[in-house]
Amino acid sequence: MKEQFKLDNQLCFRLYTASRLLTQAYHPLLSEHGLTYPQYLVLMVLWEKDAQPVNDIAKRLMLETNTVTPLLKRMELQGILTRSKGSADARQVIVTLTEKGQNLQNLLADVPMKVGSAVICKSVTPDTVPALFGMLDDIIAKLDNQTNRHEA
Amino acid sequence: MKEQFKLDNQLCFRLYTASRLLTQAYHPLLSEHGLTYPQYLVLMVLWEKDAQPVNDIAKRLMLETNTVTPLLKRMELQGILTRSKGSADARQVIVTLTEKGQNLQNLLADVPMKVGSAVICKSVTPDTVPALFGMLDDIIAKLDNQTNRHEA
DNA sequence: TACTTTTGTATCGCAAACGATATAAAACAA
DNA sequence: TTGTTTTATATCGTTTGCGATACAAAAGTA
Repeated sequence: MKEQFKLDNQLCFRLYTASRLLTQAYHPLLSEHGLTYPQYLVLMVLWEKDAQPVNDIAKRLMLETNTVTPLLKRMELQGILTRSKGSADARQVIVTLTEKGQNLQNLLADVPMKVGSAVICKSVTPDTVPALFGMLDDIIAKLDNQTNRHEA
Repeated sequence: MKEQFKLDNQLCFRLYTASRLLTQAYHPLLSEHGLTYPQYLVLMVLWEKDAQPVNDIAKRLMLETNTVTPLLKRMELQGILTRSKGSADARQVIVTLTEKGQNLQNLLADVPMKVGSAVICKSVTPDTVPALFGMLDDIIAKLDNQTNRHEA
């Protein structure tokens, strides 16, 4: 067996697993409100800045529009947001939170702390998180530059 | 906007994005051989130890069997592995690599290095990788213990 | 032995992801 | 203005990922 194929030497497998397990930790907290984790991400984007075109949301999340479009449609069906043709550019679809979408910010207020406390462990503490964030951000930036799909 | 909802403060979003982008980096190298990234993970598990029951593969990858079963079926259709009833325990399905599955290890020999070099960046170097691995492993262990689905 | 519980896999349904492609509107060029 | 290219979004098909559930074989129990 070649050393480089050992699962324990794989960064990608670790990221993949950590991402899945952490997303699963959100599940009970979000499904209570009929939400999935990617939908929660969309909410965070719109809470930061409401009334954005589909493309801006996709770029912020580094996703393709063909992933985001159906996701937004499902959220529209749930009455969380509205999708309306842009007035300046008729190609754009502007996504705007409804009252319900705004209110979810209050209903979900304790989610970040609950999940956060579930991740604190020996090597991951308020002290070391900045270093971890830095490494992940560097990896993301490096990989994103190589494909260049999410430039401003 | 509540500070804890800012996308830039989210660990999960970083893991999710880094995982997706790194997996995308594998894509051209794997699709050349008709493989996906999760299928590549299964191969690494079987290269380490051939002829394993479905459950052991799933546990090693920290996935559920309902994810792994269809994945294995697709790989069987491609002639990469075989699925056969266990002799000791008739409930088990033993997964074994074919000649083709074995040979893929040689055909994919340069994949880890190619992807590895795509990730090296300022804060992620051979020096800092162990620290990163340690943090991710701790997170994974912490989250896994809380749900306890992948115990030996 | 007969009954119950546990275990190993699988089926079903739904929500992502994403490559490939389509379509209409806008921008640009001739 | 007419024709071409680019841009914003959407549709389609395939593979994951997972909750809920089903089912048969094995293990445990009375």
